[in-house]
Amino acid sequence: MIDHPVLHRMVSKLAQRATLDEADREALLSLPFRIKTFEPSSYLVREGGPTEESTLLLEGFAYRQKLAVSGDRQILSVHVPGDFVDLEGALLNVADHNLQARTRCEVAAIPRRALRALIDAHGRVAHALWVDTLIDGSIFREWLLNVGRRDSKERIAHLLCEFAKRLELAGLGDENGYTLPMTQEQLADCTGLTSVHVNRTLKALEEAGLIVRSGRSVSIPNWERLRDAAGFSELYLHLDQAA
Amino acid sequence: MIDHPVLHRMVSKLAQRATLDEADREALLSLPFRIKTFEPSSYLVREGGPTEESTLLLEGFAYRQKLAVSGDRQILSVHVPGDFVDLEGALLNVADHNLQARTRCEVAAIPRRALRALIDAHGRVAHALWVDTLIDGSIFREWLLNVGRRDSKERIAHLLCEFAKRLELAGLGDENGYTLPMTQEQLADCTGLTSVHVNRTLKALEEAGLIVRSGRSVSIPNWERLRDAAGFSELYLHLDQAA
DNA sequence: CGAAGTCGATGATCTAGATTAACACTCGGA
DNA sequence: TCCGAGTGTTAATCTAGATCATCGACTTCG
Repeated sequence: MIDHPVLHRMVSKLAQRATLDEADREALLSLPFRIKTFEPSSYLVREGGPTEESTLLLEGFAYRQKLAVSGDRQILSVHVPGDFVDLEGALLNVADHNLQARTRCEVAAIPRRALRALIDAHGRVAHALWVDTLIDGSIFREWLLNVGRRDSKERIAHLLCEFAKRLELAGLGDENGYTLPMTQEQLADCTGLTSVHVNRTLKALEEAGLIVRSGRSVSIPNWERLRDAAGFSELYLHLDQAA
Repeated sequence: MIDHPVLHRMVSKLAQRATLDEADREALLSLPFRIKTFEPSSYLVREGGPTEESTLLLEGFAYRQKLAVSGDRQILSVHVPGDFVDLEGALLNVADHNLQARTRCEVAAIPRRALRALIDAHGRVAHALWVDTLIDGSIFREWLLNVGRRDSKERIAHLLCEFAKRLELAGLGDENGYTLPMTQEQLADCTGLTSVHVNRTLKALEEAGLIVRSGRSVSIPNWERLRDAAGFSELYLHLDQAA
């Protein structure tokens, strides 16, 4: 077993979601896995395909996406190191969406069978993982509101707020700023806009003093102002979710 | 315990999602609950509120929704009799969205504590319920694609296809047609459109021969044509999901 | 080094869908 | 019986964001 720091971060994240005893932690840390590397834009999982493994993202960014028949892409969620991605794969028979690497990704791929055995034997671990998928679901719902009922400035600002919070949790930034893990085209695919309009909207947010950009780094001079412009409330992230 | 037919339908639905033995079924059927009735448009759960109970929808339609700061509403999912709604309530500490009655609803309200005890004691039942929430998640993802990347005709057609499939499962219609459980304004809130545009779009679908309307009944003269116009694939409903 | 690909920026123009405003129909209640 | 609220329908107009096109900065790779 490789002793990667992200593994321990994952275990302590799960321990916040249900009470885990020493045996539970031990079982999690002794899950069999293979380390795999994916190149940028390669597919970790394809829609319609069987799902043999779930993956713990160790390094890099990945996202879930689906394609419309027109070829337009909708990004469904963005994942950061420490995220247990494609947990659905352990329980559902076919993948209903694609999982794609944003950057070069290093992952621990866990066989479906082993994960199922862990779930069956350790009710509290199953509970924690379930809560994890429920929080994912809550984020999908917020994105649905974002895409369905917010205008472009609110949408982009909301996405930037969410990234700030989640990257902070992953130890990759804070409320004052971070480096965007996405191109403008990918931001467009997150928000249902075009890349041209994302470009204009970022410019407008900057001109309004809500963000300062430098390359792909974003800094947030006044968190409250950006939060209010976005209509952002962190409730949906369920950050409180302890046992 | 009241012996409602929907209870049995719910148990057999869950039995498709994980292997349940007699004790599991027994435990499900002997969950304590109170029958409650909600008037149209009343709230079953409010965003930000604590969640004391989960509800099994016995009769009527309900939907989940969130409001933007502008007051615009986004409907997140629509629920039919037999759906276990607000299962999140048993595991998450606060509700991240509203749950609202579309019609007069009769529900079985199950105390959080009892559901937690069931989950802890019956791993297979927990598994089945988990799969249920994962399928909900898959539907949210499809809706995100729908709202983010399909045009209005595709959006409405897709929604009509999903209703056809799900109402059929609930024994309330079939591929040939059904009675819409929603007003045009609510269809608009499902799809991120305005009610005026939904009206025009329904008219356009009818003129294209994809649907025939009479009041709130929709009939589908040719399922394949509507399905193709919507870019609908039932994969995301995970209808196959047996043990 | 030069070629090719990716990404961001920006102007000109277009259009899907929003907005606003009527009006008609239904149905339950006073 | 009439009233009024909630719906559905339709027309006129407006606009947020899409589309199309160009250009420059960077990176990567023969």
